[in-house]
Amino acid sequence: MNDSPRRKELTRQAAQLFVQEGFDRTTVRMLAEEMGIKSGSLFHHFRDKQEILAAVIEEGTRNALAIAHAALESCDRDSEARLQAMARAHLETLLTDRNAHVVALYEWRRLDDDARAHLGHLRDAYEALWETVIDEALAAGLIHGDRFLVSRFVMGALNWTVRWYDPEGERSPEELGRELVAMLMAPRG
Amino acid sequence: MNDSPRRKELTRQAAQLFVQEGFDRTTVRMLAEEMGIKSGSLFHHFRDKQEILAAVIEEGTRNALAIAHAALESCDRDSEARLQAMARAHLETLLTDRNAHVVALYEWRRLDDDARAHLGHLRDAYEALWETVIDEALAAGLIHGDRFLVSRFVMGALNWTVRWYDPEGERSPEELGRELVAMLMAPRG
DNA sequence: GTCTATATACCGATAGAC
DNA sequence: GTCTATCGGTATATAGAC
Repeated sequence: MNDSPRRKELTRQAAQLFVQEGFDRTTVRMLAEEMGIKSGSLFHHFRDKQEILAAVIEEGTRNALAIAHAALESCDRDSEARLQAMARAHLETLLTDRNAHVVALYEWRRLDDDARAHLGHLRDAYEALWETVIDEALAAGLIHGDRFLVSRFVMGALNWTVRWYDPEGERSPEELGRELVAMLMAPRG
Repeated sequence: MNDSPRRKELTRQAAQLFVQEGFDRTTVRMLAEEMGIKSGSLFHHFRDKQEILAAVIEEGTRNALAIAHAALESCDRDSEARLQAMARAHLETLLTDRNAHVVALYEWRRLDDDARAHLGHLRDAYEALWETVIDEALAAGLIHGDRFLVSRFVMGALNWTVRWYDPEGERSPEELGRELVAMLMAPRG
């Protein structure tokens, strides 16, 4: 529809509800209340509920991509540091804000065909970034295994943290990232 | 309500729909049609929609527990074989039948408080079984890392396969299990 | 840009005949 | 155990005043 600052703020609030309740159980009335408006007013900003989901997922994936890029640029060049930077960035987008990136990962199937086609390249870009860092680690002998499967297993281990991580607990997202990389590395290099 | 063979068959059919559509998007009318009856008749077998979900999840978790136990009893005693047996059993319940175990993992949050309390011990038993096998592998020096985190990461990597695995593809659940264990092991022991 | 009011459809669940 | 018929509630979305 557009991308006004207002719409962006509404998208941010929608993301929070989608994470808490899931997309299907979140009603437009709940969304409107969270936004401080009536449900009828919501459709001035979004064509329908589907478009809200697409906006949240686009925002979540773009943000994750930007944060991952920034993390890679500001860390050491060795493949262990880069792998940890990616894991840490990924976990922070998932666990610290509990924001749109969670929705992008867990509600992707709810997108209609048009939205999936439109957002597919963004998702692919993020996964491609992961695969380059995995490739570097494989080439350096830091980790080992099949390139495709290692990528999927690593992302699965990270994505599933949403289900069990306790923000009130003692472990930080950064610590989780370090532990995951350590788990994959040979004990003495 | 009861556990007649009829109800068990209906539960099996419900599981398939819950995996395909998700619990929230599956209507009682869809369930009834899949079962070959009218929607009103469904409530002769289940008190409400929640009870169908609870039945599916109980079935899925019991089945996974039974298959895991059987796999452990019929494999070699070394910790690598046992870890692979667990991974293979887990993946087969998730990927081969696409059945109730997927629902147990992905729709757990939709259970009401009573059902969660009732089924929690089953889920705990299954996770405890995983942790004993992980503990053995840690003690044997096969893998390394924090016991709690390794368990969560491994189960996350396995559970996420549901999202990307292609049953028509060339990789079997068994191969995935072998590759996951290989990824975690030190290259030269 | 937000409101009130409402259209239209479908949801889960029940009642009672057979 | 399954059927028909339907209740009461709530869902997404629209129309038009302000």
